[in-house]
Amino acid sequence: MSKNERPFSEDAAGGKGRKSTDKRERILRAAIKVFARKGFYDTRVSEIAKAAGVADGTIYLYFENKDAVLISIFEDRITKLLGVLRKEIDDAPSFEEKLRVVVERQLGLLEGQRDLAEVVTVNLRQSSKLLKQYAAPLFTEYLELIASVVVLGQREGIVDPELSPRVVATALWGALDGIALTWALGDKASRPEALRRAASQMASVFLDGVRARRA
Amino acid sequence: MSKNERPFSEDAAGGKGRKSTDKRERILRAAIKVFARKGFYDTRVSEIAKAAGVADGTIYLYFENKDAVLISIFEDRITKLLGVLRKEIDDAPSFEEKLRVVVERQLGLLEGQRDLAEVVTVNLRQSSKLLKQYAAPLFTEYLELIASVVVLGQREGIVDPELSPRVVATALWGALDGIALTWALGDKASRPEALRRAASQMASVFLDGVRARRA
Amino acid sequence: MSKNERPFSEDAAGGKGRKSTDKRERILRAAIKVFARKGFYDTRVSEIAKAAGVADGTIYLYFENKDAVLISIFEDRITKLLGVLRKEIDDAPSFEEKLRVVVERQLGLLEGQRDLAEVVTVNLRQSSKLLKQYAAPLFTEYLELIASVVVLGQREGIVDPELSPRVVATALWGALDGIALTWALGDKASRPEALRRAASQMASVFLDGVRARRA
Amino acid sequence: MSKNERPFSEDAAGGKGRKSTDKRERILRAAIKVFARKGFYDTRVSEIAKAAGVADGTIYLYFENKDAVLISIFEDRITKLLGVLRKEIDDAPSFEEKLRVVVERQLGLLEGQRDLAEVVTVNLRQSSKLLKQYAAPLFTEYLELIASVVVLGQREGIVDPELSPRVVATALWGALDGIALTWALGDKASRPEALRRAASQMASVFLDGVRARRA
DNA sequence: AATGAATGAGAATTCATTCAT
DNA sequence: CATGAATGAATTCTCATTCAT
Repeated sequence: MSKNERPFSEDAAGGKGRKSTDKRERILRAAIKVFARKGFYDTRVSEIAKAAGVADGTIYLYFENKDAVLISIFEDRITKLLGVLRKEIDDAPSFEEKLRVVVERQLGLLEGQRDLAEVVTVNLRQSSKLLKQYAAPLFTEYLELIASVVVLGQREGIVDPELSPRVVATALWGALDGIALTWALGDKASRPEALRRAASQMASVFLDGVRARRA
Repeated sequence: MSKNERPFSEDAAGGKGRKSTDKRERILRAAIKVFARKGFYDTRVSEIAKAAGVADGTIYLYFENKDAVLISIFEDRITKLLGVLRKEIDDAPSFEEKLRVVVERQLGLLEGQRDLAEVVTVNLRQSSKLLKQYAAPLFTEYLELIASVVVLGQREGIVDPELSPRVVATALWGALDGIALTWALGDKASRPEALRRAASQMASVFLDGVRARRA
Repeated sequence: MSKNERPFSEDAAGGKGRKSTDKRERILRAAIKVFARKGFYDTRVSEIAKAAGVADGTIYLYFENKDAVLISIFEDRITKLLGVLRKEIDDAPSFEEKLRVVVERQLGLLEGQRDLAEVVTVNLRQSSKLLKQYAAPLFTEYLELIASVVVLGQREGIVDPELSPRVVATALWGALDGIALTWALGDKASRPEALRRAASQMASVFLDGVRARRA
Repeated sequence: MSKNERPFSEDAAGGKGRKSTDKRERILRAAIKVFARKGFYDTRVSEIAKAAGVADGTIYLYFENKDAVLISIFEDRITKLLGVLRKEIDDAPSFEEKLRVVVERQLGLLEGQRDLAEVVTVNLRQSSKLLKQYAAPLFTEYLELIASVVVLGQREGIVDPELSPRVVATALWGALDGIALTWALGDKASRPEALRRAASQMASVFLDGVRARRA
């Protein structure tokens, strides 16, 4: 049924996208969708398989086990996200711009890939084991990226040098994650504009909040 | 709430009809401890029972099922927390003070009851079902409490009237939750002072960040 | 609640009916009622206790275990029933009369004590173990009583001497039990007259059926 | 009965899509054996599995739950029995012959498949729920088949028109079931001839018993 | 004697994972 | 490579029974 729906290449891009990569991708995509809807623990491997249009056993040709599927989502997606973010931050001309990139990217993620967002905000915390062992390093990397922006702001004299960049980064991430969570849990009908507005307000609050105390 | 209903001795007076309350408490306390260490899904009912020093079946005399144990932790503890918070916010003389109460209380919770904190920050999100059905209302109540503080700040002309109190509340909660999470997941050896410092910085950042734009 | 509802003597009759006997009786009566409604295996000991207005543990003061309650119902009630039947058969003047006594008594049992009837027809067969170990002897006794009536009929030259009294007895019991079963399972609204008519027809069929072949 | 339904090779032809049917059959056969020996409630699903030579979980690939196994035995076997019976009754030339077919078939069932007989006579009544919900319709169908034979006898003027066909059918079934029960419970060593003799006597008793009263 | 809270052995069922085809 | 039937370990929950009060 959903077997032959993409008769041609996945996205042509790359060129290393062989059949097998296709299937791996398909499984990941299906998993994101199902995890988002039902949560990691309430999702059956067979459900992922069905959603991906493959047999149960096929999952195990691409992933060691169910845990590995969730882990791979993080590793794949978040790594990709980090790359994009890193580049955009680099390209942004000023501290203010860089911070806005962070805010808008993290929240913007939602609009395009709501399922992934839910997986990241909710499922991320489902298994302490997974969280601590696998997600933590990537999470740390993400925080450090934001922290580096803060450090930059401090070097430019914009950000209060007394503030711990790591604390600020964590707080910013947490604030955005919180907004994402309430949005994801809340009325799904609420327009995306709400998110945009929230993003903008967040950026302002943090920009003003971290500003070097003049006095 | 149910904390001070027995203002006197724990198990002295009466000795009848009390035991059951004790046991329920014991089970909840044990559950918090085990959930914190292993996560909700990796915790066996028998482990809670053993930690509580009761038989497996006894759990079911006090809770309908394993889910209900987690739910009860939220209902009991968070309700209690809300009560305390509400009172302290009331007592705080100014907007600044009220905001600091929120920050310090939410983070202060950690120092005393790290396990509960981990359950709240991590386990809270373990089951979409639980999260959406049971935790959401209490969570909303919590957010609204913070939002009411923001509204107050706006009335006093301290907080930028353009900001959405709900967004600010969510962001503040998220920021604090994020800090708590990294602390809970991070090196457990890190001194509590780190938390206090983070709390203080957060309060400043938000206080400055939400301040009415003078222009 | 249902504790003190019978402040005086049970039925005064007997005189050996001490308190303890009262309670045993009450439990048996309750058990018959509940077994009839839900079946032996779907009945909880606590349900019997509640129906009897006693505590769960009290059941065990009068019966060794749940099985013993069911067994006791048979031993008590069926023994009593056998006694009555034996006497009435004795009193009946002719073979025909005796046979009618059997038919009417076995079916008549239903009208007065439908619950007991359901326990006997349905629950009797619920546990192979019980059935084989405990009910079988009484059942055999019952069959032998009927068989003795058949033997009498044969001695009087009314019943075909070729027929096995045991087979006839078994068949008669089975026929009546079958009628009882369909009645018990069928529309409960069906008037008791239906049973009476069936009883009468059965008596005729068997009386004619077993008659000595004249030829 | 279900023995020779695949007149050719057991597992040769095809080799595909068969296995599952085989396994279902195997489980049912095993269940009949175990239920007969220990009763429905005293049988563990794992015992059925072991007897069938499959894993516990495999049972659940073919049946929704333990109840469904018992239900399926009835539905499968009794449906098959009804088919055979219907045909043979049709083929029998006279009322007398038809009645003998009923008697011999119902009892004959025993000789070949004693276990099935015990399941039908004893286990049939184990769960009121099962009995009332699932077995009742098939049972009713069975009774109606017999009743139709009686009606035929009445049309031919052989059977007393005063008799209720349904009552007669129920009685006949009950009588046969009773004989089967005592045989199944009784000394297993008793030769099958005993059953044949009983069958023959039953047929005579009923044939004479229901005969139109001449006079 | 009576109670009913507590017990814990036991059972049905699920579902991640395997492996013969 | 892919399949999906089969596996069986693992887990929640039930409920007959006990025993301190």
